[in-house]
Amino acid sequence: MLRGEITDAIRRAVMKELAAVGYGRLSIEAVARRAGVGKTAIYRRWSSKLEMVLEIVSRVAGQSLPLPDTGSLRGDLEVLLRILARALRHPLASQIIPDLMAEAARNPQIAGTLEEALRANQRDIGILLLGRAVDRGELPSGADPDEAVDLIVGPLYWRLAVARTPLPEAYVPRLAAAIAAGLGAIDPVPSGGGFGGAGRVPDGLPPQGGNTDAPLRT
Amino acid sequence: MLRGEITDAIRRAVMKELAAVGYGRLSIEAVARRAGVGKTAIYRRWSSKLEMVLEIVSRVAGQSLPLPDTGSLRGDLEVLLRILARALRHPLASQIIPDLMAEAARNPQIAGTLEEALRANQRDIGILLLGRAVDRGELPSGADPDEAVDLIVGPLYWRLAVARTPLPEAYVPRLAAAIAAGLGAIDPVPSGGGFGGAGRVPDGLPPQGGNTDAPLRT
DNA sequence: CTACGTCGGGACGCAACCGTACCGTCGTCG
DNA sequence: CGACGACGGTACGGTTGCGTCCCGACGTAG
Repeated sequence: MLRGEITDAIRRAVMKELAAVGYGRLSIEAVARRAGVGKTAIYRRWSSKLEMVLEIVSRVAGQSLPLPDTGSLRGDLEVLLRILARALRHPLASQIIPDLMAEAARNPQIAGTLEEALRANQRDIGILLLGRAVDRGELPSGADPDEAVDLIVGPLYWRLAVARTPLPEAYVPRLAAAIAAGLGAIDPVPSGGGFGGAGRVPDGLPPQGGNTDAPLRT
Repeated sequence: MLRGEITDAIRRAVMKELAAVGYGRLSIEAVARRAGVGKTAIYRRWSSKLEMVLEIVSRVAGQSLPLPDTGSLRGDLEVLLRILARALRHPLASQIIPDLMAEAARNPQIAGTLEEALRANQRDIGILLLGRAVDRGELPSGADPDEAVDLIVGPLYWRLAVARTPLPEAYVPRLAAAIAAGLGAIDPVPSGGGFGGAGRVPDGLPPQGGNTDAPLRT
């Protein structure tokens, strides 16, 4: 007989607190304070910070979204990118997502939840999008959906969630065009065709600079 | 007359601790413990956790790297992507970089340092790479280097630092090919030419699902 | 060889949280 | 309308980290 309004208040407080200080510094006391709630009310609902965050995040992130068929790969991409851009520009999401992604690198439970709630979804979308394009004859079949998702999601995620650079007006259409072209150029996954163009690079990796324990370059 | 060996031990400990618990949870005591050092030795060198991390990280991440001219855009991209992939697969870097990127969203000082140490560098590389390609006649001039960097760095960063999916053998060459194609398809930045292809999408954004405060989708 | 400064270690008071327990209050179900 | 249960609040002992200070040991520069 827990009161739902209070559960909701706690959930909202967790999201705000996550955005403000990140998962690592999130404290139950701060959540209770922000929600105007006793710690008791929180412990009555979840047994730990991890469980609480997992439940709340997966509930928020867990629905699938319909992707309309615009009739062209480029149009589909543009729609998808706009949805992504909208989500990644939301002030809460743009703080919480990168934070949890980083935390997932050290916490298997978080990694699993995000994998389930976000990336599985993306993968489905990627497959759907590729399938349509193949049906239309816009792409050859056989491309790896994972690689496609990297190509689609990566640039926008980098721009908005990592570099945090503002988006110019025509950015999304241009990016959609570039991605569409890129998708068309991925060799089919069986790695059959050579890639021996003029600039084939010898595998002796270029010098890193001489320091061995300083790989912090992006 | 601070002993350099000890400074180095502290630096290494900070990196390991950063990777293990993240910036948010990083504590001076833990660093001292891990380095086998008194807290005194740390406070003698830096006045705060933030200052310490900034100094150490920017020193590690701050050098520029030479990018050999392979003779083709695709070859240059492949070299660059290999360097990136190597860096992002380093166990310390792959934990620390996303963590600091997320932290940068809340801490302007960290954001500034990363901007300076990493992204400025990337931007230069992007400009160099684009410039060469334009000189070779592989690309039209006028592309926005920021967008190019997004396209180059985004997918690999997403793959390695966010999704954390292993890299298949031929991934890098395929990605290089896709990016090269994508770069060729970006409309020049003055937004002159129309992008009115078949699938132009109307700007009424597609339905998000009906919930207003749940933007946690990626 | 002496003297100075850094070393690791330990102790300090203070603050924040942890997770639990116990209040008296209030709303709601039966 | 009575009883049950969730509520906010407070307090608890315990843990962790802060930033500072002092110690005796060591090593290096002069």
